[in-house]
Amino acid sequence: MKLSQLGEYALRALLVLGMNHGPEVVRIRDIAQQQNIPRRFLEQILNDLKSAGFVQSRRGVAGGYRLQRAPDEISLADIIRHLEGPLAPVGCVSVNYYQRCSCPDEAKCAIRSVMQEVRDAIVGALQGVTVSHLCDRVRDLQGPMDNPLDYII
Amino acid sequence: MKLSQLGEYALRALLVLGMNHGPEVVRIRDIAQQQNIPRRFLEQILNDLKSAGFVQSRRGVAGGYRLQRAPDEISLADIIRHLEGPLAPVGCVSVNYYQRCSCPDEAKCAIRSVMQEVRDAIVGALQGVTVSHLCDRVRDLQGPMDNPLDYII
DNA sequence: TGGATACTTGACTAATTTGGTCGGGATTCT
DNA sequence: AGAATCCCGACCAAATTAGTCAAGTATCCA
Repeated sequence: MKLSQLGEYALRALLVLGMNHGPEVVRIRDIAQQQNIPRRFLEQILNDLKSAGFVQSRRGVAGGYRLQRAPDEISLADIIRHLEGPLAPVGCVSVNYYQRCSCPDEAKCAIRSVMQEVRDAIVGALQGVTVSHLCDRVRDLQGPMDNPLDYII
Repeated sequence: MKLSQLGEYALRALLVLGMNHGPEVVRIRDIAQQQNIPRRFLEQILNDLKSAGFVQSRRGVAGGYRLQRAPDEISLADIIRHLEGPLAPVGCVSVNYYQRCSCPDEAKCAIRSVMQEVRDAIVGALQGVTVSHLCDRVRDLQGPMDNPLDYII
């Protein structure tokens, strides 16, 4: 699994929406500025995330985006699968995007069996992580720095 | 980490060389035929593996390739890193190919911390596996089928 | 010594993917 | 009505992927 710019931007955008989750909506422009993402490109990405059901939008002057489901119901594995395709390093071990490879005998392929384990490792590291968990991490990582005591030398 | 055709072919070729490891040399044509790899493409790949020090070659009529080091000294992680670049899904968590990303603050980036774990999972699944281990797996996978008892119903 | 065989090297290419930009339309709030 | 915002499809340049090809060099054998 290799995360493209598009995938990375999408995750960052979803994280912003997660941090600001509520009835209100966040503007593309704000997300783009805060996360340093090209605005027109982000439009495309959010549009894609919308048609995939991850976010919903509101048009017009007070328009913007918000998460469609609760942050703890959106798994990183699902997001990445939708944006980047298979998590597996080779198609022949992918569960959701299986594709036969050119090796003589898949069932006896030693490389495949190793890649199977790599896939499991990747999925294991991703499937339990939700946008909500991401938000927790943001707070964990930023919290200590916001504590004034940390600035005392 | 996503394995390209090139990477997959390379692993398959190295596996063949591992299975036939010894003082003698294996011809490109034989590897290509056995593994169903375009011959001219395989030439390029083996050449690359040669300049990287994974294999050595002999020219002329009895020419071919063999592993340069012992099969148990060639790790899949090293091969893949050489052929495909970083194992990590994003550059900012790669140890060997680090590259700064565009997020506002890397140290506080929640996505980065998740990707760190993904990277560790991938490396964990690959770094201990050598060509020698691959050969063992081939024998494990093929062995039982070669046992006539398995065909008794 | 002259083929025949095999690796070597570098150039070339077509198709696909990546990382965007752009114009204009549709919708909503004031 | 007008401004702000999302919506949608077209477009584009650069990089990557997956090869092909021609000509050269080394080696062995008869």
